[in-house]
Amino acid sequence: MGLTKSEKFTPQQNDLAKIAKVLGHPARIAILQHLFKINSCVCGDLVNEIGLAQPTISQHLKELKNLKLIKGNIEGTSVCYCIDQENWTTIKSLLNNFLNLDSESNNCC
Amino acid sequence: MGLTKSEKFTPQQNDLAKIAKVLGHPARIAILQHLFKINSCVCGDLVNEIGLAQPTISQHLKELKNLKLIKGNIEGTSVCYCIDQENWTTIKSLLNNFLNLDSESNNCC
DNA sequence: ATTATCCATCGTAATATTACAATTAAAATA
DNA sequence: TATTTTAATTGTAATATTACGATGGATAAT
Repeated sequence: MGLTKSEKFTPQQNDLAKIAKVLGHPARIAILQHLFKINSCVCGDLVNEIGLAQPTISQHLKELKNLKLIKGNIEGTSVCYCIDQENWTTIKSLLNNFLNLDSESNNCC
Repeated sequence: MGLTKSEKFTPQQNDLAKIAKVLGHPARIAILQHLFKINSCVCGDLVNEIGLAQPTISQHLKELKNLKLIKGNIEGTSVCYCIDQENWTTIKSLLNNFLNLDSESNNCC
């Protein structure tokens, strides 16, 4: 089927999964890491940086934009991308809340 | 194609993406949340808890086991699952390292 | 021994994802 | 205006994922 049964889960579970899914591709991790590293906008050189074809990068950027992890500004004929700080903070705390479910005890059978 | 070009990325990027990918399904989030909540082993009631068919749950459990997020012990005719605390800690810090790339500045164009 | 229970595996259908060539759109430049 | 540049979109092939019915293997219960 390939079709997730979202109606079986809470909005929080679906949201968390959606975030993790977008982070679940190395190209998208690489794009985010690059944006953090240069700590400003990147205009156009992502195709060279990552090494995938231009439509492929464009597709990955679209998914990152859909989740509002990044935002793009048109600069003449090129487009500049950067981290969407506000949304990144939100998404970061959602993920951290989940990761911190961690309990120190080890009651495994 | 559907085939990720892992050779274009660093092991760290591939590892991070692999972790995020496994977390990228609400059923697997729900399973982990349940295991954290009861803070011990769960034997068999995951199918009722989650509401997907038994082979589907089994398949999700397998992916969580592959990543060593959980471990299972055979108890007679049933199998008990719990969080693999040691590996969870490792994976948690990998994710946190990535999330903490966060820079406070906002140099977007 | 037979039956019941629990769960993994197999097989498979439906859908999603990844990647890229070709094309298009929009703005800059000649 | 014609050309160039940059990036989104379209179309499509290959592969992956999700879900579940059917089956099988192991142990428990009768």
